[in-house]
Amino acid sequence: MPVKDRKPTLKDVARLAGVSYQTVSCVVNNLPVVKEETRQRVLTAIQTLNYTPDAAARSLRSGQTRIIGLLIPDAHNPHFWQVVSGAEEEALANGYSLLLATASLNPQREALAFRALARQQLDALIPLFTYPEHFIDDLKALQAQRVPFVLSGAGGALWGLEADTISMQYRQVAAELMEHLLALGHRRIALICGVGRGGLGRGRVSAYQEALSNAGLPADGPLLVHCGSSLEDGYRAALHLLDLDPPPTAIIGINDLLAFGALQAVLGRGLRVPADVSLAGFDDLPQSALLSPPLTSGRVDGAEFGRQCVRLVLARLANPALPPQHIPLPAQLVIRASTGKVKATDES
Amino acid sequence: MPVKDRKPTLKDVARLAGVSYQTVSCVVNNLPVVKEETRQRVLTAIQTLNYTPDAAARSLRSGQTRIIGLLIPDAHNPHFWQVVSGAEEEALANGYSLLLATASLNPQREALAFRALARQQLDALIPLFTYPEHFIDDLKALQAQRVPFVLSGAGGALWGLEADTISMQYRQVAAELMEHLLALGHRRIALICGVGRGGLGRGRVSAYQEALSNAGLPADGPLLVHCGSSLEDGYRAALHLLDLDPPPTAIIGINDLLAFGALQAVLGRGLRVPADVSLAGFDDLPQSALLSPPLTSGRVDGAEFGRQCVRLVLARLANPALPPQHIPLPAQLVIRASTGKVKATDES
DNA sequence: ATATATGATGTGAACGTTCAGATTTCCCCG
DNA sequence: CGGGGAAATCTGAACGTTCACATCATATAT
Repeated sequence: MPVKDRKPTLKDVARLAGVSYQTVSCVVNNLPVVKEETRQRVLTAIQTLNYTPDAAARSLRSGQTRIIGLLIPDAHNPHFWQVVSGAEEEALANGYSLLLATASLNPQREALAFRALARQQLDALIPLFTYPEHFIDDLKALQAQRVPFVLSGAGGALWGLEADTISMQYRQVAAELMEHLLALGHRRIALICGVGRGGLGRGRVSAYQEALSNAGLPADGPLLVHCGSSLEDGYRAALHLLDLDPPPTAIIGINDLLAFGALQAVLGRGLRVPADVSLAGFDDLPQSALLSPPLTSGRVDGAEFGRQCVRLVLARLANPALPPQHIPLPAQLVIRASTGKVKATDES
Repeated sequence: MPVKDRKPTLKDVARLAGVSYQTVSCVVNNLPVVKEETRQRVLTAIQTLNYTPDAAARSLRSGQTRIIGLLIPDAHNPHFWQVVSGAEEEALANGYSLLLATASLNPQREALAFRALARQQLDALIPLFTYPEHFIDDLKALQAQRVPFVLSGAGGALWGLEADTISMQYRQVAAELMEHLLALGHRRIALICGVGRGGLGRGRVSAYQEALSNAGLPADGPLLVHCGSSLEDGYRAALHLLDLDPPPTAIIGINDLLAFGALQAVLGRGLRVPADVSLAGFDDLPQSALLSPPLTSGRVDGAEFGRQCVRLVLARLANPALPPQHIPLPAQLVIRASTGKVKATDES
């Protein structure tokens, strides 16, 4: 088998098939203008030369790359991998590929990763920002270049960007969770917040604080702790909380990963869940249902989120004149055994 | 701020700066031939027009895209996300981006995802195949087109492909793990294998079977179960194993995710770990150390694996004449509390 | 038999960039 | 004051495709 030295081009195929190279182009893009007989001839020529279209030339000419950029905030959190996974699935199904970047919840890194994406030729961009406010100018530049993008969270319109948006209803489900915990008699409810101080977890945090205020409880005490985004961070944050005097009777992780770390910390201290401490999270990761005890969580379907993001940009690609869309992705409180009545000694 | 209708090009910048567009090109690629004064003039012109080079045109001309393709076998397993994460980090640090595809352990899907990657213009490709033998022709085609790729596992040379390879030393650590379990008195050791029947987990499986044979134990009994790749699959497989008569005294998950599912199953049955059943996995995910009990695991650093893959292709990109490299990535048995002596009633 | 429509293929230019080489500009020195 | 040489800039062509359009053959109708 002779190893070609250079990548074969349309012209090589054309020469072999005895047609002009534009005819080959028609065959490749199967426009129905080519006679069946020549089509076959071209096709076999393509086979024997092992021809593949040059994507760079193609996208230079057509302006399309069939690549969608996706920026995720945090590589530690399985939730975002679900998002990626769903997005990738939907993209692949439509003949697109995903260019991935991760921001690690760090503003500098986020900027770096975003620009790495933006400098590629992308058909669309899905930037799941932690700090969207840093990127308004970049987004305007994208808009000027007619690159569709989806913003998550309510954002978008706020900054004068007419953009498609998608949001997970975390705020509502956070309110429900607080209601649930308050109804169980909890008064010292901690929140472990490990998603940076940007827009990412803001809905959940403010729902938490509002619920406390409405119940006449302090909303800015030591029970709201900030930490990193990994499991270990959640673990350490929970240990810290348990050392408080008095310790919280319920601990919420701002996502299941942190709640999971907190669970290990609580169990590691020899405390029982939920008898001594109630525990809850958000995202409802697959493993959350299988923990002992199974974790109460505010579920949002990450994969569905990813799929919807891709659908949104594909729809806009198909019809740029569409009015800005907003997709609210439902969240749902899944109550499991990790939350229970507050201990008798703690009541009233 | 006037919104330009078309993306500005080199020529637009040149016109504004009063130079030829090739001079602008020199400035953009900062070749040191341009006089400082004109350089500044061009630079401000770039700023005011908000010029960004067209990546497609660039790569058509230069043959480079600064994109590396990465195919991972399974989106369910956090281990591979660590790989992605490490690869992305290393790529970003070198000015490259990652094009991601996931195969879901399914041969058809793997082929689909691979071809989606391969049809893009990539500087290099890192296909973590489950079924490498299906892709020999594709890889040869890549090789003919001078696209570097890394194969994982010993493979490569076997199929006449002179390629860089990288392997995780799972086989050795699996042997160590078996030795450990046998030394603890276990004789009915189960393996939950949920990574397809391709090359992926082969080293671990055969180490398992060899160790059993060498110990005079049956290697092909009902204790080797195949299942899907998710946590739930591991959970169900473990339940099935516990229903056997007699049940195994030790259960190995071929990765920590499955072992984790198995742990939930064992605990859910009211059994104690390791008093009733010992449990172990591979990969040593971050959470494995925090489980109760902490999980014995054959550690391989996924992020490091990803980084090394990228380094390998970048090295080849820099010097295509390099002889084929092989990187063996060390694995290490981390013994934790989930494995212990077999129950007295089960001994001898 | 000639005009007219239709189907099939060929022509030329353009997309935005880079690269090799030609040309201009400028400065210094004989 | 003019020639030499380096530094700076420009010229032209190419990369592999697609698009709008021109051309050519074939078949149908008059």
